[in-house]
Amino acid sequence: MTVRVRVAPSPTGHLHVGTARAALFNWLYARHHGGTFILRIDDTDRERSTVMFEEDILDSLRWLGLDWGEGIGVGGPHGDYRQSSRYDRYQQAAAVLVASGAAYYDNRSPDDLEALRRRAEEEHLHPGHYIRRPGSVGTEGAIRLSVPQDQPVVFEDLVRGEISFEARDIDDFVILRSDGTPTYHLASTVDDVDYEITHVARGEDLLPSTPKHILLTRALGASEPRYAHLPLLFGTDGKKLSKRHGALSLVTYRDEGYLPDAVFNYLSLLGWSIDGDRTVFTRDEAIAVFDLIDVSRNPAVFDPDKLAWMNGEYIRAMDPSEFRSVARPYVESAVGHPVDDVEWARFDAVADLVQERTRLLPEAGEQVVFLFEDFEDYDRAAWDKVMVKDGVLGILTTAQERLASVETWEAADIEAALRGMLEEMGLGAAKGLQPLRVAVTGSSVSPPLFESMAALGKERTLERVERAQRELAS
RNA sequence: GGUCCCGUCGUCCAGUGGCCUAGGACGCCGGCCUUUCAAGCCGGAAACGCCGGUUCGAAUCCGGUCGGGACUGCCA
Repeated sequence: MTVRVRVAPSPTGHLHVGTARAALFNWLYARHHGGTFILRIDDTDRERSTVMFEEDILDSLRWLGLDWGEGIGVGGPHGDYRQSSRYDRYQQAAAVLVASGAAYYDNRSPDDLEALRRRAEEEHLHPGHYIRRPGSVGTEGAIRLSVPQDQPVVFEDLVRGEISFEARDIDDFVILRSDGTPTYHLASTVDDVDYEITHVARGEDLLPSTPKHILLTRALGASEPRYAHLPLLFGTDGKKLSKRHGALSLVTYRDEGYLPDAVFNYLSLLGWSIDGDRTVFTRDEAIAVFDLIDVSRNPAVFDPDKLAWMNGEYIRAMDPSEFRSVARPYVESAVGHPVDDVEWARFDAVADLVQERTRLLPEAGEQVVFLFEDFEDYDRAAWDKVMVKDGVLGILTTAQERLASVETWEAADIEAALRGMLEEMGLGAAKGLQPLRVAVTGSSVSPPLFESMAALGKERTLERVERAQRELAS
C-alpha cells in the first residue's frame, strides 16, 4: 500500500506553526515511505477564507521546503483540491447516506436542540446524548449522521495506542447544513476517502472528532485510514500558543531572518527526536528514520530561545559566500539605504567575523552599521564606563599618532601599531583597546577592533578617534 | 458537568524491568580562551507529580490519586 498523507489548512489566516509542524511530520512520513504528500485547501468557510491567505500558506510551505506531489497548484486526479469546488460531491454523498438510512434530515428548532443539551447536562451525560434521530423524519433541514448505538468506536492511534469511545457519547452530528453546505466533518472525510488517504496525522485537538470521522467513513462504504494525533504546541507560559506569544505564523519567521533549514530542524524536534543525543541534523537524516509511531504523546512548549540558537547554528554552518549574499538585504536595511558594490567591500572584510556572531540575520546588519554611517551619539553606558576615566585621552591621542603612521592599512599592521603602543604605555589590551572601540564604533560591543578599523578605512578611523578626543575634552 | 488525552531537569527530547548514583540539547551559573561581544572548550545546579501494588529488582507494568490539556456548534 502506497502511503498517501495530506495537510489541509484553512485559508482563514497565516500558516500557524502548529499546522506547519503537522505538515512537516506528514511530509517526513511521506518521504520516508516513498509516498505522496498532498496539499488540500479546506475553504468551506467562505466567509473567512481569502486567496491572500491561501497564497501565504503555499508560500510558507514552499519556504519551509515542504513540497507536495499532489494537490493545490500542482494538480492531480481530484480537481483543484479546494473543497469549495466540491460542494456537489458532498451533497451527493449526504444524499446517499440519507437514502441508505445512515443519515437523516433534522428539522428540529435550535430551541429544541438546546433543551436536549440542557437535559443531558442536568443528568451529567454527554451533551449530545439526547440529540438522536427524532421520531419522524422529514425531508428538509440539516442532515445528521445516525450514530449506530450497538458498539463502541475503537481505533489504534499511531501515537497514542488504542482509543475507545462509547457510542452513547457520540451525538448525531450535522454533516450537511440546512443551507446545503457541508460541515468540516463531511467535507474532510469525503475527501480523505476520495483521495485514498492512508494516514491522517493531525493535531490532538481533533481526537474527539475522530470517532465521528470513522463512523462517517464506514457509512460511506470505505475503511478508515490510520490516525496519528500529534501533541499540541503551547507557549512558554504553558498556555495554548496564541498571538500573545508573538510569532505564530511562519511568514513572521521568514521575515525576521530565520533560515528555513533551522526552522525545519527545530520544528521537527517538537514531539519527536532523531535519537538520544543529536539535535542538529539534515532533512535527509530525518527522513531516513522518521516514523509517526515514534512521535511523543506529550504537548510541547514552543521555545523561541532554542529556535534562535538553532538558527545561529545554521548561520555559522553556512558557506561564507552564501552568508554574504543572504545578509546583504539585512545590512542595507540596518544602514538605511542600498549599499553599492564599492562600499560593500567594507562588509566583506568583516563578514566572516560577523557570521559567527549572528543568530538572527538582522543582527548581522546591526553589527556593521558603524562601517557605513557615522553614529550620532555614543552608547551612553559604554561612554560612561569606558571613556570617563583617567588616561583615556592620552590613549586616544597616542593611538591617533600611531595609526596615522600605519602605511599599509590592514588588520595585521594596525594590530602591530597598537600593540606597540600598549607595550610602551604599559597597558593591558582590554584596558587600552576599549576606548578605541567606543571611539570607532560608538559602542563597547563590536566585531574585533583591528579588522573593524581595517574595514572602515584609515581616514574614517582617524576622524572618529579625533572626534572622541574632542568630545572628551568638552 | 461529560468524554477523551497527557504527566522524566525551567523548556524540548532519550529512556520501553536490571547498562539509571537517569543521558543529550536550549536556557541558567562558574571557569578557560580572549581586544569587547560572540563562538569554542571545561565544569556546575536542575527532573522520573503523589500513594499503593506486582517483582529479587520499576522512570519503565497495574491500580488509585492529584494536576494539566483538548473537545463538548448547522466553526474548523
